[in-house]
Amino acid sequence: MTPPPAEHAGRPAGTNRDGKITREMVLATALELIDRDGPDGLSMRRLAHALGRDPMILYRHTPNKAALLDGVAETVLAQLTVDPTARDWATELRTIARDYRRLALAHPHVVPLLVTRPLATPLALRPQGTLRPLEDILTLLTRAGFSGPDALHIYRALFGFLHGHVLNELQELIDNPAETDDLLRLGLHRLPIAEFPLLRSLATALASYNGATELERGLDILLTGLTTTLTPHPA
Amino acid sequence: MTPPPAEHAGRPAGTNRDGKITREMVLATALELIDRDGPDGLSMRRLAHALGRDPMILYRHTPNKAALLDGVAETVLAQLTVDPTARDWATELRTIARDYRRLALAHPHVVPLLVTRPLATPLALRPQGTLRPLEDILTLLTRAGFSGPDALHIYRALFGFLHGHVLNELQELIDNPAETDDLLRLGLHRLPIAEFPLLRSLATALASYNGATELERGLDILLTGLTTTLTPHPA
DNA sequence: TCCGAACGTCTACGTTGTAGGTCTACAGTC
DNA sequence: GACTGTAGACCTACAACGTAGACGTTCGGA
Repeated sequence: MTPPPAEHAGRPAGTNRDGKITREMVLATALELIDRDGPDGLSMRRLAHALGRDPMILYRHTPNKAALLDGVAETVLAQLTVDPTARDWATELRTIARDYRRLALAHPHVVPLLVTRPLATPLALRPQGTLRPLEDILTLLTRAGFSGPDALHIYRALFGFLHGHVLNELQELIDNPAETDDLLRLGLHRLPIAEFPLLRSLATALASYNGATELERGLDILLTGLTTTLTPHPA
Repeated sequence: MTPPPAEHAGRPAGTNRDGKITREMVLATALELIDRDGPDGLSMRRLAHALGRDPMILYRHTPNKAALLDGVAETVLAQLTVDPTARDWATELRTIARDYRRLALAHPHVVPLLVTRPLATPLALRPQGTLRPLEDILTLLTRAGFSGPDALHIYRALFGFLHGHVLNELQELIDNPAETDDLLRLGLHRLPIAEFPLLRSLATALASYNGATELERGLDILLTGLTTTLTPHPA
């Protein structure tokens, strides 16, 4: 993901030798652990063990565990690249949305961090990698002729929707045992029929959830809604 | 939520005396602790202490801590009542959205649980209090003439949007020190101007976030988008 | 050559979730 | 009344956790 330090061979022998730990390495293996075992599977001790080091070195690269989690969320989010010079803002937003969804599916266990970690940190104190996409989207939209506040509004609407969608989609992914009967597969048979008739009857509809098309449908709604509500006034 | 044992006065003296603990009491004080200290402020020991009991009694009412958190999320979500017989489905959805927002603002520390706990549990194994609003909304929409899958789609769109919006709004609420200068208040002065010009220039716009109107605007977009995309065919 | 900083390691403390055992009080059966 | 099963409450104990503090080593720059 993030490139390793450019040169590693021509070092003054001793620095950055095999035993040297970098922040990138820490974050990368932390991400691996979370991807494999979920957020609760990550402990400082386990992470250190995975690195083959003493647990305490970690605190040379992060003030505490919370900051480390922020770092992981940041490295994932930093993979979201925005082209602020795109000609058509709407299709660029679509691309961003698809990329975001792709990232979320690639790291489902990180999604809780992505959506909740910001709650713990005021906006401007967040790592700059997290703010990069925001700034880029703002330039994209102002270049397209939107006012600053409108651009902000669009950004909020987009990411609000994206967060919601991704959370939705991951819920559906939780259970995919190869069970044939939808009712059984979803465990809906547990529900009393008298109280949850519709939910039970919609088993197949629930089981055949398609995140990609759901995303596109949502984007259709959102973008048409946005274009009818707000109009860019050309520069 | 689940009714307490019907009679409590005419007991054979000794049962259910002052010292008796119910699941509702556990969940209620757990909610209090979370509201006050955040999710990390809740430990089994602290909760027991708040109840004036031994920590281990808690395991008479919940299999483990995760289930207890689910219970807290459930009690909050169960306060969301839906009227499946409402005449106008769109305005009913609006009401639901406003109620949800109100709940979220009343218990901001529970919101992370509300949006992420479902990820840990397959849909049908979730407590029925959580599924009640879903079923009710489905009946509301099918009564309005929507097909089952369309109703499901609308439900997903609504709650996806709601989750996203609430997360957005809570982010803005994090920091409200009584600082006069917006730039300073948001800590944006920390950002290099060259790299984040727009973000810095939008300080006042960022500072004057209004969740209620933002919600209404989002609902406008969503509902108009939904009505143009899907049409109920009358029963 | 010396110094300060960074890096790595070790030990230790208080807290966490919860398994296991024990002791008590009561309900139901003879 | 005696016996038994069952549920509740309490205690102890354990492994794992995050991280403070101290100590040694290594290294770039003065």
